Amino acid sequence: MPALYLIDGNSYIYRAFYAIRGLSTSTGMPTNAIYGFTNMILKILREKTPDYFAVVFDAPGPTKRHEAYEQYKAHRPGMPDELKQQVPVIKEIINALRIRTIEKPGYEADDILGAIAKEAEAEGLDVYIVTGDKDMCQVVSPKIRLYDTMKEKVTEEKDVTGRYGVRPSQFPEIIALMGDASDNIPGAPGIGEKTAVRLLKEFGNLDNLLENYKDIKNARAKKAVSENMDNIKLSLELATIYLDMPLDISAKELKQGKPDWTKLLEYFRRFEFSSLIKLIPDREAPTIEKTEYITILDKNVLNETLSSVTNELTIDTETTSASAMNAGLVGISFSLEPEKAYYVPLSHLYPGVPEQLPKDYVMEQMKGILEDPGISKTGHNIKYDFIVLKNEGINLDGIAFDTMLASYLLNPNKANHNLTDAAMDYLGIKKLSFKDVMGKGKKDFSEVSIEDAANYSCEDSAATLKLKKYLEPAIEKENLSKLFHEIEMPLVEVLADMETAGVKIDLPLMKSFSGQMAKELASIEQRIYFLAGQEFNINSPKQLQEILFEKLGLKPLRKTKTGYSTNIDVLEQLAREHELPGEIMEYRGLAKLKSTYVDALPKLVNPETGRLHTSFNQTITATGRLSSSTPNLQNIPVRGEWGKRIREAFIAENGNLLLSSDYSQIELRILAHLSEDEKLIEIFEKDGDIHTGTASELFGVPAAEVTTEMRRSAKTVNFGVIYGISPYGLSRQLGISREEARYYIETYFARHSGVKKYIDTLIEEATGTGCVSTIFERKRPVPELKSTNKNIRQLGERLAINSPVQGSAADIIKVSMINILKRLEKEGLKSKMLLQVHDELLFEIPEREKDAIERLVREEMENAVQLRVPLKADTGIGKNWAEAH
DNA sequence: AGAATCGCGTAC
DNA sequence: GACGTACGCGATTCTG
Repeated sequence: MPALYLIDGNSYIYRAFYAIRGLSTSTGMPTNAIYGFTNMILKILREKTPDYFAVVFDAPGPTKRHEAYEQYKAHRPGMPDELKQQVPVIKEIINALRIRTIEKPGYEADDILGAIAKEAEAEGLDVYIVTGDKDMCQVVSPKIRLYDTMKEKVTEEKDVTGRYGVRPSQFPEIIALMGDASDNIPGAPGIGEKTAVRLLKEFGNLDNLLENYKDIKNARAKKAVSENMDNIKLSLELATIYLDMPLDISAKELKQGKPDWTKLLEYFRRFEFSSLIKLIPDREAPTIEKTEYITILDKNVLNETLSSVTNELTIDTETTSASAMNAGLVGISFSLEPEKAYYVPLSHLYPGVPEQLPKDYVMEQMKGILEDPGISKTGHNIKYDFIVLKNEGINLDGIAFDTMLASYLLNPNKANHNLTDAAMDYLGIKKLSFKDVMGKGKKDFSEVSIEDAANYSCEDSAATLKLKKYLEPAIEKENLSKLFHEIEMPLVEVLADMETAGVKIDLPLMKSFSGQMAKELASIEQRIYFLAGQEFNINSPKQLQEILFEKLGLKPLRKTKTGYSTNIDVLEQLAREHELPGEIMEYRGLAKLKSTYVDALPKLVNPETGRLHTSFNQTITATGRLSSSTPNLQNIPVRGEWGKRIREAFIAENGNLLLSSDYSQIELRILAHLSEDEKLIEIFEKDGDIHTGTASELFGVPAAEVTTEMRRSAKTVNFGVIYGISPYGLSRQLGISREEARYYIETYFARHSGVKKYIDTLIEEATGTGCVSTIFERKRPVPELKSTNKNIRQLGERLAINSPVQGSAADIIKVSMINILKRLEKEGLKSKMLLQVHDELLFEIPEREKDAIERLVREEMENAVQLRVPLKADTGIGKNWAEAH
């Protein structure tokens, strides 16, 4: 039997609005109701495939009920502005879904729903009224049901009788007696649902009850009915749904059409509903025209194509590994105009006929173009292609546009900037997936057929070119050009050079560490088993919990999602009660360093170069920092005995030294710059000790009398300020009471009114714009600020404080990296930049360049940008990283 | 069996 | 849940 789905539009708009909080686009337009509503409709379309479909809205203006009763729904607050602006969009989307919307002046949605439902029933349709409003119970019949999408619940006739004990049509009579606070329907005060139902059962129906009210046994109920006759009659009128309204539409006209997916895609992109974009049927999403993918297997075709290159090309390499330094080149694709791309297979294992051109020949032919700085190159994550080509003896030049970086600058909060997601999010293009192309059982890309590879690679190049055409104006429009062209793009080559250089590791030393650590661990392990009275897996927090809190009966101090916490803070407390926690801490510390560094790093040494090559990720962090992975060389231990030893294993090549240079207090200097706080500026201008200065203020003693302990607390406060301090966080960090922490914070802000004022203004502005930015105009949207959840909003405030500071520091060190590399090249120096650790740069330098480099690096770091306070860099030199740092 | 998640801990 | 940004280990739980 064909089914009609009728949506109670208003009811669902409100439900979506209140059920989903804090959803908005990166520019701050609220989209929660749009998202929730659209999602609900899509769900019905997907799961129920209705034959007939309509969404019904209340028309603006008064209705008969308002005429009958002035107070009707009078207490309801107007629609919130944030919701109001979403309503027209919702209607547009319904329209694009090819679903009819119905509203009729003078009638409420309920009346229209009821009337259409009855009409459809008469035509033999199964009707589902999609609503969360119980008032609609009264129209339920064998063919008419209610459906609540959020609770996945269908209400049939027997459910109504079961729940209320009366026929659906009598439902308004219950309301007439008990009233309805949500609609401001009065009823008879003192009569609730229980009494109403009992009375109706006793008297059969409301008319009979009102006529014979004198027979009501319960005195209280009798009084309530007799005194509220008029109210009850009025309430019945208000609660009854009028089924007899004139309909100028028949149910059969509500046939569900074929949704306009192209239009919906536009909406979903505009409102950043990436999860909904994925729901658009495959065939419906526009794909790239494949006919113009050309596989080059012929010298003449290659040369003709290359000679048609003018001043621009988009490039993509296919290789055997996701890690650039381990990747062998399998093929190259490039695109010169949209909808057209070329693939040159080079090292496919199963070449077929005709054979692929010899790699050496192709590289020789392409070298001139690839190394021509006058020909602009675009790529998606072009650092990768740069490194791969460099390892093939080609120095890619003219790198002009990286679409991955552009996507990142436009919204650094985005989870993923890979080509597949970017093509979908910005262009609505569904790309072939790498997984499908690779298929099962293939060792690497070289085993993919040339035909599949060509399709895949050409699609990548073509998509990248299209992305560039979309993203380039967007970067311009968002005022990100300078940051993009003068910092992020030039940084690509700097990072590529650092990754290719790699860092040398003392493998025998690491090996000996591993042995020593194993011995120490074994001995601690035995002590632990003895103290615990049994053997168990110390690395398992779960088993450890059982030992500590059940077997030994120690007091659990903190919970995690799944049980009791055994982290270091807890263990430190427990160590006062028992010997075991202290041993656990020792074991954990050692085991962590062994597994994460001492054992893991040697495995990642590149067999070709004998060095460790990290990947610097330029599009990961929300603030603009770099991140480092496989291995992460930005979290190599530095504290403690073993931390120091591990850094001793990072060494320089024979005849070379390591030079480390780090910014002194760069984030606090940036805070001084941004806030123009007089006291902070003064300290930095005099090159004073900032933590001692703060300690002197907080504890009210002269700087000379500040103790180590005072300075330590002051340091925590200083960092706390940058992180968006709270009494709770500070109290935990310092192990003091919240009152004490509050006092520190208040004192700090009293002495640093500039900082206080800066933070207040910043949060006010950020709440307005939904966005914060760095000194180089790097933006970070902070949608958390608009949340109605206080915790999330406070998180937003901390993000708003921290991001400009952390992000500006990232900008500054990026600038200095670019300038340093420029000078190294210009001055013909052999020294190499190896690592960046947020405020530190590590170089490997020939001994004789020692003094020149030390001066050069400090100069460039300190003069990367002019702030209101001086920047300071400290350098150190040694045979290993521990000595240099 | 492999993927995803959790708890924890390293860096700045 | 409660000061910011990351990455990655081992154990456990989920999923197909």
